[in-house]
Amino acid sequence: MSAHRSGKLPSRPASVRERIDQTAYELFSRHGIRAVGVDTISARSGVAKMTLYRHYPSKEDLAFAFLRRREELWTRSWLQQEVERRAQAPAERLLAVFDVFDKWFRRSDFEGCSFLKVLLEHDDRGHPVRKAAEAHIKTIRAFLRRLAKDAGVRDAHAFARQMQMVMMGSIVAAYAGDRDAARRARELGSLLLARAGIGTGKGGRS
Amino acid sequence: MSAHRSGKLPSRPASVRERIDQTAYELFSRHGIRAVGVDTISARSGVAKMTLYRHYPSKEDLAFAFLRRREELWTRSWLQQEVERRAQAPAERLLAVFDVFDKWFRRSDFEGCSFLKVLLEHDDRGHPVRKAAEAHIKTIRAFLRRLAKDAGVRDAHAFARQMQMVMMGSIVAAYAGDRDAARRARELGSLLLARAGIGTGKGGRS
DNA sequence: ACGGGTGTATACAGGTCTGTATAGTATACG
DNA sequence: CGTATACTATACAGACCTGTATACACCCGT
Repeated sequence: MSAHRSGKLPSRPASVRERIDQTAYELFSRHGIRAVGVDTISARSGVAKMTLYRHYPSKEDLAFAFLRRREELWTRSWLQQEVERRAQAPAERLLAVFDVFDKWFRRSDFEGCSFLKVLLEHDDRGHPVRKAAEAHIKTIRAFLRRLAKDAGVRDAHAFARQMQMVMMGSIVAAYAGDRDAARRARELGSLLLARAGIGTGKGGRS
Repeated sequence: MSAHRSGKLPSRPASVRERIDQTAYELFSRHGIRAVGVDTISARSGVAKMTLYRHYPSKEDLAFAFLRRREELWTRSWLQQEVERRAQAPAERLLAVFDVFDKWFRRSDFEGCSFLKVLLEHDDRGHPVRKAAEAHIKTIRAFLRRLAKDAGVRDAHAFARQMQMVMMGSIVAAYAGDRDAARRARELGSLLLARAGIGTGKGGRS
């Protein structure tokens, strides 16, 4: 509010704000929002609770910040970057999603998808945090729709919906213990592409 | 424990046990296990808390009973019955799953899948309640595998895994607001069947 | 008639949670 | 120096949670 805010230097030795955000991200993404208390975030970040509450007036605000960060780190910097790095052609990028997922699912610290966890842990359809999670899911779908359009898929909207359905299904399947969920999902993606008349040169069959 | 148990008369005016089970089922399936307190179940069922704790020594036991009931009412008496009622041929029964889901998703009181909710709300991989939920998911998969085998699918195991992946994806998609999730999922199911060389006479294309 | 099992009502112990109150420290800037 | 600002430390209010303790009522078989 004063003067020196939002300008340049990000405060070299990890600003208090950053420590809060990092810690909240780690704990929320691993255990969900409900399961993590503000005291825990305070303790683990080394930031006093009062300070924490000055930066985020309520736990809900902390949740919003977490979801924003998740979109930035997971959706944009990780999923999209990796997909675009692994393939050039849009159709192949759509399939590359599952190659990225495969590495993800096999990580020993695989903790599931935070957006799905947050979505499912709020049963109230109108809860702002749930709606925020839905919005982030929609952002991912927009990415898929873009790829589908570029690949020449006729009904990119429906395609993206089905693609995301397979993605979410694979995440849940992996969470339930199927280590090969991504490979199976890739086959489904191939079938979708084939039906749309898009060839990738590297189909889903063995 | 005494003598008159587990024999015949189900105690006409709804036994205490039944009132507990029914109430726990309603509340747990709608809001999840974590979100519902024992006091709430006691109040809503009209059964004193002490009585409740005599029937179920801990909330965890109540959770197990709930999951058992969910399998009985949802999986067996509803999903399987409906599927078998709607089609005769195994291949068509596999697709009928999504017709049943369609009606489910469009119910105004659609509350998502309890097995998935319980699965996702326990991050500890070894938690007994989570493992119970995983077991119930496996039961559903066994049903799918049976249908696939009867339909002549070569690798019924992999097929059932993919089928269930689509089912779970559609449930999450519906939960996230896609009213047409079941219709989209049905198309994916059709593609899977077609690839397996199984024709249904009523394909997934328009 | 009496004792045991079953259910009720209420209170409470001990824990967790969010959010606040209060007092003190440190640093930067006039 | 003096003062504002950021941060710390601790305590606490008030709510909710699981599980138990206690005292009471009812019914049923012997």
